[in-house]
Amino acid sequence: MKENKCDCKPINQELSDKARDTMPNIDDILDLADFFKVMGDSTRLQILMALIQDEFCVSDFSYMLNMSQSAISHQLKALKNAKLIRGRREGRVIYYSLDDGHIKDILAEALVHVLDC
Amino acid sequence: MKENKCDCKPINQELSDKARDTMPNIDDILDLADFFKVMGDSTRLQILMALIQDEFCVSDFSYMLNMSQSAISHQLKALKNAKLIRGRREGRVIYYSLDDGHIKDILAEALVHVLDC
DNA sequence: ATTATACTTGAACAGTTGCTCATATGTCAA
DNA sequence: TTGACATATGAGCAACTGTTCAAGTATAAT
Repeated sequence: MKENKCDCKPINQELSDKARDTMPNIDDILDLADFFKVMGDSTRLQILMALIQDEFCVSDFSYMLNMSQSAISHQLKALKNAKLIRGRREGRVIYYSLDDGHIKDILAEALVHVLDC
Repeated sequence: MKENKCDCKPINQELSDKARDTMPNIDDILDLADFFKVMGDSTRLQILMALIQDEFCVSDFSYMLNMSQSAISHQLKALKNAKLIRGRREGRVIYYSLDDGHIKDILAEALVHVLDC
């Protein structure tokens, strides 16, 4: 019993079929959506922007963004889960840095897109 | 009365200050976050992926993604508000297309980032 | 005018998100 | 060991998101 949520006929079925088949597969699209979801928060973006310049620890971000240590820690965890940053312990302090060079490029290109609107 | 949510001392105050000052201004970061937020949904991503290839109307997407006309319409509105797509009426049908060449590049680069993880 | 088609819209509702608060863990220093 | 510091974690909650449902508008054909 295949469910059919589509309640209408396509105008151009042939092109629609072709587009569906040529599209990246759904798992990759879901991964991509997750990636953008992580970037879609101003706190996390600010953290990433800072990390383009240097490595920082939780207290630094807390000071820099004037937010609670806990809030920062939660967001760093999200970024870490998404494999966008990594942590390096040095005594009591954990220094975070970008995990990937791509991110810098994507941020730069997206910023250009947003700025010249 | 300036509120202070930061409950700790920064490890490297000088670098933190510098990073905060060098960062893109908060309004641009908020815009950027909104941009990524729009991209952070698989339905909208699928729509954009299809639009890389051709222009399509609501019924086409409804058929292509097996979703209700209403759900598609709501998402197209979100993409339109974000200025990522535009609509062109032709009789009863409204054909949607990408509003900007940047998006193609950003999608492509992000897809590469996600795929080679 | 009436009906059908293509699409839009607003309310409602479950699921998710990002913060706070309190508490826990890990490391160093005395 | 005890206390201080840096960070992590889980529960709770208000705010937000994406879908459905039940209307609505706009255009075309009869």
